[in-house]
Amino acid sequence: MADKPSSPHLFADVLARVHAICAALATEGNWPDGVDFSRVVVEPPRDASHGDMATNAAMVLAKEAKTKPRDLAEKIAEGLRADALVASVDVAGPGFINLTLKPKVWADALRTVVREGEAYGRSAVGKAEKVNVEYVSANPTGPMHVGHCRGAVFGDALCSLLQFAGYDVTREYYINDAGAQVDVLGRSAYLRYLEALGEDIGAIPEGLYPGDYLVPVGQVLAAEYGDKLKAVSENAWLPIVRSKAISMMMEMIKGDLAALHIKHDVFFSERSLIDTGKNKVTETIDFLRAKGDVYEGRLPPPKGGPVEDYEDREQTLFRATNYGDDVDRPLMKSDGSYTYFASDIANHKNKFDRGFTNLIDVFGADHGGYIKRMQAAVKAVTAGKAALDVKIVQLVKLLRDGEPVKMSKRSGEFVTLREVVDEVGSDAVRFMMLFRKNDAVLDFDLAKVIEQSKDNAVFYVQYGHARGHSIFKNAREVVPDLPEDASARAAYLGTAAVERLTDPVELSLLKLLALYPRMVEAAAVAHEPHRIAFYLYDLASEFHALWTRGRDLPYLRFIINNDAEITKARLAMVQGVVSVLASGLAVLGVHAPTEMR
RNA sequence: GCACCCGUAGCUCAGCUGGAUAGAGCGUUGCCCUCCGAAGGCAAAGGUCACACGUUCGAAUCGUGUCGGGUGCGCCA
Repeated sequence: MADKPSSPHLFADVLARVHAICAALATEGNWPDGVDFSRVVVEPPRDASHGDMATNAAMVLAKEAKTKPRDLAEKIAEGLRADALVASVDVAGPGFINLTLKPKVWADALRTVVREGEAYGRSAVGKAEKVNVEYVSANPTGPMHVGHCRGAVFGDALCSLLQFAGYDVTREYYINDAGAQVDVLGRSAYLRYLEALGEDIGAIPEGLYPGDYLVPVGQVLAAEYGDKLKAVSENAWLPIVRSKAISMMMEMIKGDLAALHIKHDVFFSERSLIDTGKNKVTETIDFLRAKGDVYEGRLPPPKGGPVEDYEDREQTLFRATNYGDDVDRPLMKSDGSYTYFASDIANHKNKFDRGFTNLIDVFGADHGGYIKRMQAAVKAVTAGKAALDVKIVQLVKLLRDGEPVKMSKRSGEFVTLREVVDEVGSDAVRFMMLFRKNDAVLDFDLAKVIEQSKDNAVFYVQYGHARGHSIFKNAREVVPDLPEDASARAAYLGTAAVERLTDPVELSLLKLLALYPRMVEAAAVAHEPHRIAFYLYDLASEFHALWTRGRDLPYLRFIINNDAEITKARLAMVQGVVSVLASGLAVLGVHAPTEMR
């Protein structure tokens, strides 16, 4: 067996070694064919006193090997003892195999981090598979407000995470530019057009959008068309005004997103499904009808409270119940136009037709009831060949010093995304949105997120990165030829005598660095970018702790005046921390500052 | 009424797809800054993982049921 890790991903490497030993035992012991190794894991033990890594291999495989877990564990342990990376092995509890690795493993792991730099942690689990992530998809009827921003940040970070894990990712925005709401937008903009022509429009009527952001739309229309739109009927002006309003709203939304450094690859128009050439929605419904998944029928009245103007009528329904949904879902409105659901099916079919078999939608919490029907539709429309994962982002409670920030949508005084970003910055917004599981509600305190203290996770992690750079700066007194340039510095530190890092606190930091690639893979596979945020917080925390130890224990300081060798070794460790922090922050889309003053 | 999400320390939340004695921050309590690395540090207390069964070597994690909170429930998007 090789004595150098075959993979920069230490946990994956050890897992492969465990697999190899088990495979050999399988042959030797005549295990049944096709034994499933997928449940075998190698993970850090909860309690560090158990060693560096633990595997459940014996417990998981014992049944198929027709052996007692402890006996099998002993056999596997025997194989592992011969491994060049392993210092000692013991079998514990019901059949855990605990591994303690040789110190040089951690030194090698650090060298790997330093050598690979920003590429460290990059994974190939994605196998370059195409993934389509649809997120934001806010209606183009006004500026984005805070409610949108969690989904936007989540979707964007998820995309970066998937890319980092080796997927071929497309970031997609589905523009809802075909429904009744954009007609309302058009009428609202028309009033502003009249206003721009000098008419007194008075108060904006109930039911139209009152926001000032439509004033420029009116002005542009007035400049382009003069009073030509005044004389014609609504049928004539609406498409013109609506289309101008939508495109200007989309520009505004793109600007809002840019403030959070979010950029989509594809803006897909709902209207384009209906307008251009063959109607894709009709096509999709025909496709489903041919399969027997569409029929004319009646639905029972909805249960949750009375629905006004309910009328029992026959309608065109998608047989969603065939695919796991609770009821069949309507595809046509009573006025003969398609429901939102109908065009969204066409939207998803279109993604499949473009070659995507991994689909992810990011929705707000109020769309939870939509998941089953969309998954049913995807199943039907792709013959089960595509998987749709729907991620729900929960509400954000906006606070200031613990007090709720009042929002009144009615008066048009809702808090915009732009206001929040302007106040606390994109980094704080992004990190805090990701420092919570997506399906848990989130308190976002405008005052706390800009505090410079340990209570503030954003600051704490960024400060870790800055502190690393400040160490480099101070280190030049002992190591004068330490390069400024990041890659030159990494190359320089790549030769450091990192075996000299033997203190338990230092080793635990190295172990945390070795964990990063495993973190990335797990987070990517689970579609959970928040894990990266929590990992970074842990890493920064360990790093700060080590720094603080140097106060009481001077021999643990990073910079040792009369010992350039240990200083270099510790700088290599700092380099590893800085590099992983930068890498993780990049995945989250958060800036990694080299100084904070 | 039905479906989905949530329920973990006083508070806010993690818990790495089933692993060993359940963790962190805040708050509380105690100790520590004349100076050398305090935009703090060390330590302690704090838990029936909502509850009850079940699945198995092993459950906060999976299943069923109950309780509590949130969201949604033709022709809005």
